[in-house]
Amino acid sequence: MPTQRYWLMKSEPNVYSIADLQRDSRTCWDGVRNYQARNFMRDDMQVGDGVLFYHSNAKPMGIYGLAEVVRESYPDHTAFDTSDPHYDPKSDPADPTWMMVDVGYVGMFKEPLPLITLKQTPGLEHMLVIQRGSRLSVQPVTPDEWQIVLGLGELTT
DNA sequence: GCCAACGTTGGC
DNA sequence: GCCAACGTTGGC
Repeated sequence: MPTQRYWLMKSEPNVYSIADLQRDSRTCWDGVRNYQARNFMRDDMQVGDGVLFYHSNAKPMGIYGLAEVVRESYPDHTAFDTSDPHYDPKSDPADPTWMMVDVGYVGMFKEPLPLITLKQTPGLEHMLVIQRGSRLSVQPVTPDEWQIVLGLGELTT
C-alpha cells in the first residue's frame, strides 16, 4: 500500500475554477509546461493523493477546496494540438515531453482560505505557496501542513 | 497595471 | 557552458 501524498495545485479561476471541477466531477490537469511540476505529476503522484485546490490571480487568492488524484500520469495531448494555447512543437507524440494526471472533486471550503491567512498560520511557514516568487504550479504539501490547512476551513460538497 | 522573481532560450 | 535577453507567473 503506497503512502498517500499531498499536493497543492494552482489554477486561475477564469481558466478553470473549483466550481468547474465540482460541475465536471473530474478533469485532466493539462497545460503544465514546467519540468519540476511535471516531474511531481509523472514521478510522484498516485491515485488517492490529496490535492489542495488553489486559485491564483483571484479575489481572494487562496485555497478554495480539495481534490484528489484519480488517474496517474499519462501524456498531455494538448501539447500536440496546434490550436491549443499550450501547444509545444518540441513534444514528440512518440516520446511526449508533457504529462498530466486526472483529478476528482472532493469538496469546497465554505469560505476560501486566503493566502494572507495561510501566511499568518503557525506551522505553514514553509509552504511553498506562501514564499515570495514561488511560481511552481504543482507543489508537494507535508502531512502536517495538510492537517493544519484542513483545520482552517469548513468543507462542503 | 506594475513589476519582481523566475525559467527558458539562444548567441557566443 | 555561460549568461544576457526575453517571456511568463502571479502577488501586490
